[in-house]
Amino acid sequence: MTSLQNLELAVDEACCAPSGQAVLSAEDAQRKALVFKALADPNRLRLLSIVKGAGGGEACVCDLTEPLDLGQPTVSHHLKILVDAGLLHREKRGTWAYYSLVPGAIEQTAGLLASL
Amino acid sequence: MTSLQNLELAVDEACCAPSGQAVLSAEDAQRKALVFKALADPNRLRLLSIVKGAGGGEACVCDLTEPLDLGQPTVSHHLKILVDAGLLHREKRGTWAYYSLVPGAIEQTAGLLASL
DNA sequence: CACATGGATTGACATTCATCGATATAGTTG
DNA sequence: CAACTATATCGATGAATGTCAATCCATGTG
Repeated sequence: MTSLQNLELAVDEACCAPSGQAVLSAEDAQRKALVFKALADPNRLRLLSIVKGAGGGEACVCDLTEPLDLGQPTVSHHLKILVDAGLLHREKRGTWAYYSLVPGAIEQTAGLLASL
Repeated sequence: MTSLQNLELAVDEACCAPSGQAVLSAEDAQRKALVFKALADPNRLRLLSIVKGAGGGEACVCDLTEPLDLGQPTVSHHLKILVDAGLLHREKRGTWAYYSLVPGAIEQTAGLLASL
């Protein structure tokens, strides 16, 4: 991570410019692309799907490793990308880390498409 | 291109399974990821934006090379990815190739998010 | 405190990707 | 047909990405 240190909640930031009919600026395109990059991996899409359908709307890493058939470090890595993109929320309780959908983030991302 | 020879119109194919509450299958995730991969590049987002805002809803490569500050082969490459993803339509008239948004494709892609 | 466990981080490696220069193809025009 | 123009394709190259094994950190529990 070089110049893009702390770009959490990319979903929020990706819709700051007035938007509308003008051509997407390079900067706005960059921000929006970050969100879609997070969605551009089959395993990450499945992670979102599993978390969405999980009981209580949250799941811990141990629940996610097996269905994806991936190692724990890899799952942890994907989850971090989804958190950085503003799509997932992470809450640590005791030894476990619980991940849940950020409310409205999916809809907001869909909105990014409409405001192209 | 190896085993993924002819997967044009990925947007259409990416929503075939019944979908709903079940966890995304690996195959569905793969298909949906292809569409988001096409959107996961700032220059491709700008291409969509420019085509969307262009007069007559279409633009040729020569209109797109300059605003992106990219070489013609690179722009052509990006356009092909967007066409393969089912987001853009290509029509060749004379020497020029005119690109336009596939009607409903953007909305359909937004729908992919809702049906995660 | 020693140990076990859930999870994050690091480093390495192979694959994919964005970009470019060079070239090929296909219309257009003289 | 020759020259020109608009695009597409090819080959190479450097950067980004997905994955894993190993390790580290924190929180429990005996």
